[in-house]
Amino acid sequence: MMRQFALSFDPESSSSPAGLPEPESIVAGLNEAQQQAVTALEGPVLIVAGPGSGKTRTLTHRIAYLLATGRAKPYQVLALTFTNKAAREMQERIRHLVGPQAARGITMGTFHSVFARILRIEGEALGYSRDFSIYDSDDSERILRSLMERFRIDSKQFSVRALRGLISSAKNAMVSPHDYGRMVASPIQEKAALVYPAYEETLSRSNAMDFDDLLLKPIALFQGHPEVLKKYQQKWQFLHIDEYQDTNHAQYTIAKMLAAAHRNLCVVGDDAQSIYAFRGADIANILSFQRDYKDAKTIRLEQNYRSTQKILALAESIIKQNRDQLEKHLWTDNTEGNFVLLMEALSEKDEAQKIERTIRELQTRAGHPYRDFAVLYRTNAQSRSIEDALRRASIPYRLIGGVSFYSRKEIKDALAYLRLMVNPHDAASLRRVINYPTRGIGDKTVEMLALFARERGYTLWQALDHLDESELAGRASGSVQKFHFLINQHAAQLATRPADEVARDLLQEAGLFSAFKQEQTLESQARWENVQELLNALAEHVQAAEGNDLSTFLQEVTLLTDADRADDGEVNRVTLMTLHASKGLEFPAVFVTGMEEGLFPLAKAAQDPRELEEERRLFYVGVTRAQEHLFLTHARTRFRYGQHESSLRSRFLDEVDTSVIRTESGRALEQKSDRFTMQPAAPAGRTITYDGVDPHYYRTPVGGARKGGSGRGGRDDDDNRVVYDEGEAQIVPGVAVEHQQFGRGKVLALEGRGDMAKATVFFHDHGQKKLVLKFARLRRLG
DNA sequence: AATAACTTTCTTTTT
DNA sequence: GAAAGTTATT
Repeated sequence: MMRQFALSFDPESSSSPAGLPEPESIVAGLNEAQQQAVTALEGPVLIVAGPGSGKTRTLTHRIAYLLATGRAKPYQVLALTFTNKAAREMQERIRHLVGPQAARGITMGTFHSVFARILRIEGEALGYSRDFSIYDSDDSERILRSLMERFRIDSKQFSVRALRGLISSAKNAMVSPHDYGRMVASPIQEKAALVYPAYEETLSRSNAMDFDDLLLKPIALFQGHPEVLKKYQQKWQFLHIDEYQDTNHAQYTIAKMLAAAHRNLCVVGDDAQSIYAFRGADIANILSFQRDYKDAKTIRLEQNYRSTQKILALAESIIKQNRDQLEKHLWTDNTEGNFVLLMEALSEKDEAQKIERTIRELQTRAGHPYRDFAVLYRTNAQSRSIEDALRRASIPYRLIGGVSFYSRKEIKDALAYLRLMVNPHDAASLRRVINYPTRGIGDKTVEMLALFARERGYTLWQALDHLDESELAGRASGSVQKFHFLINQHAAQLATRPADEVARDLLQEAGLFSAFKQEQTLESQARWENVQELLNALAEHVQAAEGNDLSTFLQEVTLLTDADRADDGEVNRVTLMTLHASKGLEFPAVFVTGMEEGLFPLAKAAQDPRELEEERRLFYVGVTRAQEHLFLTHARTRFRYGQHESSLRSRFLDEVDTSVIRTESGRALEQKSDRFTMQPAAPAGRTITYDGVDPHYYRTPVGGARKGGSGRGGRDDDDNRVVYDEGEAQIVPGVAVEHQQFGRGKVLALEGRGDMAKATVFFHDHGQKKLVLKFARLRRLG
């Protein structure tokens, strides 16, 4: 469980400089560039660092150096990291470097967790009480779903997720609901514009903030209350931001505001490792740092301490394919190392088996313990086959990500109950549990309550408070009253009894536990245990420190990720995780799996040059996790979408330096570089044209013409070769087509089956369109 | 209102 | 193949 770091303003709470280590001891053992970065104490500093160059280490030592020289008191230091785990490790190391006393009081954590704490203290200025709920995307979608119903928006036509995405991007770009209304350019944006103001209204009435708000509200606070900004500018004299390439616009703005007075801002990042654009991360933040801060000192950390020469050579050749980069020349003193091994498998099962065998071999022959291995994949769904193989071979593994602990249904249900006690106006939580376990309060009743609340200007909870004034009567009314009392009664007890006991009682009386018991399955048993674990964590939290209560627990828990939770780093197991989750980690042996077109890069990403570059950076990140052994794997067929689909190896394998790669037979890799030609300098946002693309490259079956496995002497492989229906005149991705109205264009992708089959076509004169094949009457050219 | 049985859609990646 | 949404049944 995350510790709550004290947020101290008091200089006296920091220790005296006595007992501090010699500053020299802190830079000892660092290379020249690192020393430069550590000792450049004031003014804006940009550290451009390659993978494995010790960037986090450098940042850590810099903070230690600030403390050891007496230049900074701990409470004046702010360090923002990408995960809470990274913050914890950094805290650990600083403590080790300067001693626990001297390290006490540093503010450290992710942007989200640090500013959630600030909002607890300062949020009242914006109309929030300190017990505000933090909504994850699940909660946001719950709110949006009910709003879509209210505005009669067809959820089939416009998905909740898409709407949330639009609203989230709007918030990230700091576009207000009012302004958004004027910028509408498509039907779905129109719906988003309709819902956006109501969504914001619901959130603020619920005394709740979503993830975006945790960054936006501080900005609003600083803008509206200059004295508060000044207070924090004075407090945090030294700002540090790790993984700067993954900051979004709001984070950039916060940093700029806080650093405006003293300009002691030190950021570390690697533009080549920017992999979170989909979440609003803006690579421009790091690219333009020197422009924003004219006097910025730029320091490059180019020596790699992690990987062998061959692995690094492969990494370099990957990233060379991308444009727009800060110049870096990576090099290493490490040995040349082994060849990178490319393994081809028949299926995802076969792939998993090869991985499993390789692990066993390296373990027995080279004595690598299990913890030395990491298996990386593009999508969480891929973990399954690998898990199966490892389990069969009795190889212990730990899975990071996937369905994380705190996003499990039973945990979210339990959390919703607990949230209602501290923040009853939280509408998402109320809706979540008002009828779970079922107690006779159906959708109709809830909607009636919502309507009543809106008419009176009440929150949903206030509607329960004034139930007698509503039209609701009879059995439904009785159930609602009982629920209302249940929450109130327990909330009142929070003042006098330990929170974990009250929580346990509430869940018991709400019938959550008996719901599990009734099921009598292994799964329901596991769910029960999970909730117990949550309650234990709560008990631990409450006992850990003064000021820790249910409300702080709930806020912190929402911001935890799976990686933060796993404290079993010492356990000897193989690690399974997505490429994204692997950022910042290193392993002696790494498998980058699923190197197939359509999966890595994903089919969608392959259509947009910017997304394709991000996928390539992701490949780069994966490859640079490896210290000694690197394996790339791909499968010829993969079970996806409930069916076997055949796939071709990733284009990434055809654009890299093959001199460091060997296949299983020990031969060099034969490249087919002509499979894809694309304009090397496609301007951002424009669609790539695939001239000379092999029309059979994608083999998504269309037209429902999938033949059975038997008969006609067809091999397994042939089954999935049906790429078009006779009637559709060979419409496959890559071919040029003509449309009566739109003229000439190129097919980018196909989806759907039979009459529902649709093609995404890029028309030269009309841009990208999605057409139903049945009606489009596309004519194939050439 | 609640359950069971059916159908549809869908998968990126996550603070 | 799973999750979410829909329909039918009590």
